[in-house]
Amino acid sequence: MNLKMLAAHLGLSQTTVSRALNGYPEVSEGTRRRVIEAAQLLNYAPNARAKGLATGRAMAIGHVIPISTQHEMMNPVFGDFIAGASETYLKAGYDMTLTVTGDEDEAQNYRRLQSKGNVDGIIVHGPKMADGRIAFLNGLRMPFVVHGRASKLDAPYSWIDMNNTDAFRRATSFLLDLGHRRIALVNGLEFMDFAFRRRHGYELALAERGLAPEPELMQSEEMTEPYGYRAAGRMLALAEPPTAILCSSLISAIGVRRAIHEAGLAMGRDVSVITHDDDFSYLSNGRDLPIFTATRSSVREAGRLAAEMLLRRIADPDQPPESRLLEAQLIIGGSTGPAPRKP
Amino acid sequence: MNLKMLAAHLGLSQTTVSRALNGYPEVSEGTRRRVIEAAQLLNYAPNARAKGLATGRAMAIGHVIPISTQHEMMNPVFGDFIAGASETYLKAGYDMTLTVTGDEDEAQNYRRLQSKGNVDGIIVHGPKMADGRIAFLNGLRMPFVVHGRASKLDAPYSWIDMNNTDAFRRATSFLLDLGHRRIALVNGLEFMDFAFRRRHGYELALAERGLAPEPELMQSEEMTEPYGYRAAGRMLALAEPPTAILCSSLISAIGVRRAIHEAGLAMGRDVSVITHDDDFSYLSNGRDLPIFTATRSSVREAGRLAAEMLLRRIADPDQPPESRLLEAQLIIGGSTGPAPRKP
DNA sequence: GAAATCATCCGAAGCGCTTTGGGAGCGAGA
DNA sequence: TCTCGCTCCCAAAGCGCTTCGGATGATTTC
Repeated sequence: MNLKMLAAHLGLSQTTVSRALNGYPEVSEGTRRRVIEAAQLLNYAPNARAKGLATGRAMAIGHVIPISTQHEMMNPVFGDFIAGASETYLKAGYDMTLTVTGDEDEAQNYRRLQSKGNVDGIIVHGPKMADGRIAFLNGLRMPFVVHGRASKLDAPYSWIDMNNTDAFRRATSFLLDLGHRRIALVNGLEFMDFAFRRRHGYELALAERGLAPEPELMQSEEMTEPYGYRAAGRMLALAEPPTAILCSSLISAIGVRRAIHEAGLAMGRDVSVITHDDDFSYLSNGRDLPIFTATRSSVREAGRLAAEMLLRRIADPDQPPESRLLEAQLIIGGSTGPAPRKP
Repeated sequence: MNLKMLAAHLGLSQTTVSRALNGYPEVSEGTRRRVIEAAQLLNYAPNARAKGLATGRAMAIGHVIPISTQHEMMNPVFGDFIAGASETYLKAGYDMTLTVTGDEDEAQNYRRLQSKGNVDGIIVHGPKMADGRIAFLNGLRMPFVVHGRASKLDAPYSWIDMNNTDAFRRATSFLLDLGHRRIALVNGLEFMDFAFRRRHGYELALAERGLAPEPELMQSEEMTEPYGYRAAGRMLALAEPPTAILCSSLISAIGVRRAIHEAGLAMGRDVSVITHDDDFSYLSNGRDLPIFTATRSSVREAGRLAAEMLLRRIADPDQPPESRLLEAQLIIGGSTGPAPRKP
């Protein structure tokens, strides 16, 4: 069923039918009703490709997800972020296309994405500190929004980010206030911008109290459960083990907890733990009584907001770049307590 | 940069350029090389919409992800499944479009997806026991593959599934062999087909030993960590608590472990736990020494295979439906042991 | 009562590509 | 010399839609 057939069926021209369906004024109300009814009855929906060709708009957003060979894993963040974004797209009538790329010839990939012409805008995931994609996309004539930032870049661009630095600064300060002095950091990969900023916040807070960061208390890896377990295990076996651990993801925090238990210690008494919590739907940290003390910020919400921002940019591409910094909540759970006295 | 411009630039007709780029034989090797070089130099990539319009093929696959209002969560399975599928798409040059839908007017949604014409095939996620979508899609002229099955349907269709029944039957038998008699089931939502089958496998194994399932030992909910915690906590508080727990997901198993610890018991000694393990990249159950005894089957691999199957169906739509049943491995970890003697 | 206005509708071009149906040019066989 | 068969290329139609530029009556306006 296409426009031509529908028009023939109604004894009208394609022009009129098209206009009736798209709400143009130069068609009588009676005709419009008749057309809309027939379209519904015959289950007509315009061919998106043809429509795109004719209008120049694809009504679709591209999400480019880098899966590098170095860390070949599907970041669980994407799932919730995309769920949030798609809420926005659904309302606005946009589709979403996912491109999973290796990180070879990224430039090529994006250029291709543009000239293929099946997206109107792009959301960039997982920016590195010096992310080449951003400068490159700025060159292209394609609206985009970055989820996160690239610290080493000056060029303006649109982004939405959580205040990683401040979240981890506050969390560290909180532990310091509780008397902890040996505070470990179980971080994500630090060429990723968010992880770099978290480390920065952690070091800021230490510096504010005149403490220097100790290399043996800082780890940086892909944030899996086994990583949290190994990292915590290793640190707890040190001559001077940490009394508190700051963790970059709920998933590795679960590993940390496992290591603490296995060492015969109690979390929240012998060792305090604060984790960042992306508020995943399936891995809730507990609503009313959180298991972990955590810096919480909903990535789903970020997805929603990023999508909205991108749609605004598409509607009006000449506006100056927009940005939005979300603050994390510091939520007190059962995993923190005062530093244990020296034996 | 489009075909016309490229052709003009080369002093050739659009026809010849198009043929050169698409590998048709009726163009000399010299010309072909010249065309390809120019295309690369000028960064030409054919407009996907126009190409789609002309060929009738969209070179894209649609994944429809139901987010119902009842259980509004992004199943973590999707992430890894999609990562697997996109490996296949990448090789074959296909794009992937994601549609997140509520579960109202699904029929409408699929019909729309078809007539919009921007996908060549569909992967159906999360089938329910009596899933209306399948019968409906069979009516449409659109190839599709289901990840999972719909037990209550007779109509033939293509699917790929893990052998849920047998995995849980074997896991239960294994626990019975260890002497456990009170075995609990912490299952997913049982209107979902996979959960229904798992329960069935569990009951089969019990029946083989002449045991009847006990309602107080069976729970069914969305598989979150807090759910596992609550369910296990409740059961361990029973007058006759279970000595073993069978769990439908690694994430809720983590909650189960938390409840066990909190009850002052040791997992693997006081209470045995077996979980299903989808082999997520970020939540590994441990490669060499698994934490949990588990029935393992990689959902990423399932994604890869599902995509391959769908591409085959698209290439040759008149083949009879294809199906593939993956067996889970039963992997022995540290969470199981012989049933404790009655005190 | 003629001209101007308005409300509705239509024809046809064009979006960027593929593909059908030829058409030169050229060496080879009769 | 003529025809046949190749090789290499081209013009133009068509995919399904939007949209520009009219066309046709009916209705006002002066």
